[in-house]
Amino acid sequence: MERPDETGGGAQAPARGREATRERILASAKTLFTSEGYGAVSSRKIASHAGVNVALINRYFGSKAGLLTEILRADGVFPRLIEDGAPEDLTERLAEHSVGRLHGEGTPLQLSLDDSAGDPDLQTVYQGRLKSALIDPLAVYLGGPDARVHASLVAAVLLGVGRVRRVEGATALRAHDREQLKERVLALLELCLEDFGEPGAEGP
Amino acid sequence: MERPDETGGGAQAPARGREATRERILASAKTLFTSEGYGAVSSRKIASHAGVNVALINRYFGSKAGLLTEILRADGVFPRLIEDGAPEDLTERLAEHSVGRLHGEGTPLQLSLDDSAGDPDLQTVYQGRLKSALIDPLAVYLGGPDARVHASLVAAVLLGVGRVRRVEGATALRAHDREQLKERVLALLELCLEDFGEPGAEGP
DNA sequence: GGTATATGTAAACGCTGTTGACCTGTCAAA
DNA sequence: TTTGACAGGTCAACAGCGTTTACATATACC
Repeated sequence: MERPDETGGGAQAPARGREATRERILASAKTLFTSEGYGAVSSRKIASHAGVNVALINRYFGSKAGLLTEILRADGVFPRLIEDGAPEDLTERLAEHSVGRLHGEGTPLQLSLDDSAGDPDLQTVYQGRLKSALIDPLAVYLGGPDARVHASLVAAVLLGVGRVRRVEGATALRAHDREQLKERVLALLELCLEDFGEPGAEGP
Repeated sequence: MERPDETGGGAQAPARGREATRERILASAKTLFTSEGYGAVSSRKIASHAGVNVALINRYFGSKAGLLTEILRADGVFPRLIEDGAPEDLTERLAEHSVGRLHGEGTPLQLSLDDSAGDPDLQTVYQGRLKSALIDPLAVYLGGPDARVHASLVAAVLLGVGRVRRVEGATALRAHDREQLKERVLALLELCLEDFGEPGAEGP
């Protein structure tokens, strides 16, 4: 439908209920997702917490997954690790981020959603954002013919570390010397970025 | 208790009995999971396909996830890549397997379940088997004080490649020269296994 | 035969995300 | 003022899920 924002002559107080309700749903969902994860929080629970009717979630966000998408967009779970910072420090930043996550660093929402990472909704949303927030910009940043391959490999290492953290609690990784581990991840990332086509250039 | 089925007589009856029922459920579930994935197949659908009451799934397998676990145990989705083969070829085998999966190699059930990898049930089951079929034996195989760290890193690379394949279809990875990609994955795995130096004494 | 015990059945339970029909209050036009 | 449109909100229901409970039936042993 048409946005009712322009009813009559420049009424700047349109649909006060709409925005307020949206915000309340968003706030409640974020709170609950943070404290309980995604799958464990039902639509009715969010609505109840927000003091709002269940149907309004679907009215305003289309679906529960749509609500999650909106939260992630606003919250920026995926930090702009690529664009923000000096180019030569890119792998350094990524490695630090990756190892940091091993040690439980990140926003509460990030950490909570990590535990829900198996949920199909979350998976779908994450996949979209991973591609648009990590692989794609990284490929653009790297440039060159094999940029997407390099970017995919980097993403693989980062995702893999994250996954192992969830699979086995990463007890071994977390117990290891942090700086040493970071150096190793950094080396892996840089190996991912090495040019192809140099025969015999593989590691000594 | 046991009832001989092979009594020669016409056995066109729906084959009641514990073992027969179990087998029919397993066969139907495997067929359906293979063709439609895990999440898309409901308990009732399996039961209907097997010509069996829904409750029997829970009676014999505890839950839908239990049924999946049983199928995976029987089917061996996780190949014995570690134990089977020469020790010095381990990383080679793992790299080949990883790149092979990129190119759609694997059993139909494997490929189908890959698409359902987001499901919480599958995640849980996979995690258990990943630890017991990859990380743990690899750590044992490697030995040494940092064995679990090395094993976790190897698992991270392997899982990461698999994940990227699902996230973005791995179009870039699949389009790249297969042998070259395999060499790179191999190099990554071997880097994962390289000894750490003394903590804090990281050299250039 | 009688009876304990497997095995199979039917119907519900509680839950999920989602939807359609129905109010309600506001506001512009007549 | 009356009217009517309509965004915003409510309510109950829908169809599906995995699972469980109470019951019926077939089998095996004493």
